[in-house]
Amino acid sequence: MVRKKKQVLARLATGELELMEMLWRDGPVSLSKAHESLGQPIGYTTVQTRLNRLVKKGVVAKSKERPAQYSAAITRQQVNQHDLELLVNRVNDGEFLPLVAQLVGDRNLSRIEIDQLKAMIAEAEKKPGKSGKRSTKKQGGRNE
Amino acid sequence: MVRKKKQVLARLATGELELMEMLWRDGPVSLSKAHESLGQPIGYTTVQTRLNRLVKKGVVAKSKERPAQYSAAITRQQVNQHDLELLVNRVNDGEFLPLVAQLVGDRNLSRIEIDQLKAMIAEAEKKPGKSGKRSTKKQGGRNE
DNA sequence: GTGAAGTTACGACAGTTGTCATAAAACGTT
DNA sequence: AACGTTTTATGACAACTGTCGTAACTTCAC
Repeated sequence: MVRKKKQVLARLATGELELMEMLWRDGPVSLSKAHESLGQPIGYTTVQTRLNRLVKKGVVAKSKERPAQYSAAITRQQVNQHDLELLVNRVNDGEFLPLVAQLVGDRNLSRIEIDQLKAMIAEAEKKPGKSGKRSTKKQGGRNE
Repeated sequence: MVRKKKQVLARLATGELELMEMLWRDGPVSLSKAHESLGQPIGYTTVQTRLNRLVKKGVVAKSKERPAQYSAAITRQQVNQHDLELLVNRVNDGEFLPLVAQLVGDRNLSRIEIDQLKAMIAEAEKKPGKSGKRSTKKQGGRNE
């Protein structure tokens, strides 16, 4: 077989996330713009190299125009979902409640947040729901 | 001062997590045990090198006994919390509700899970609660 | 058309992580 | 003590990521 080239993403490194963050925040930007936005004491060509590598990875898009515009090719949501799935699957054996517990338990929620949480659950309650059985975890199925 | 050596952890790589997972699962193990447990077609000394690097990082402990026993020096919870915080802070500007929404929205919950979620919230409701609001993050008012 | 300024392409080097091969040590068994 | 097995210690090499320096290419204002 031809060995797929790592599918989509394989968990971006912290530094790469840093760039994605910048792109999500400041929309399409030229290299110089990106350099500024990052603010940090980092070399101009360093940003260039890093962005280009992300382009090669397919997570950042680079326009053809002259001062090329770089923009995120994946959304925050996708990254969240991906990372979260990884966390749930690798470190929690498919169980996600521990993660929610961690999130909820580690901070003092405001009335508003609690209400939103409740709303979320109420919403989930409406859905079909997988009655008793298990299988939330790894059900053979490879991809997704 | 002597510059702390990277504080504690800086987000373990996927492959490193793989080893931690094994240690959490199969308790303290000797190198050969570890090699077996991983099962994967991976060299013996590869496991050795990787484990030793984790020891140097301080996330794995190595006993003095003869067939040295390796064991996790940090808990699943710590890793979860750490990764989750990073996710919440870097990619979500401090907001954690989106993550919960993602988790809850992406799967069909069972009656039991929903009840546990409710219990969690009820529990959170009892806590002091930061009545007012703010301070959960830096609401500098980014977009999104 | 020229030259300065802005943009882009490359190549390099270092640190980290995955993967091993070798070799030295320590052990267990005759 | 000598040999085979198990455990350890090292050293290497490659891919990936962070960081740049140079050089070539474009664009713009004379």
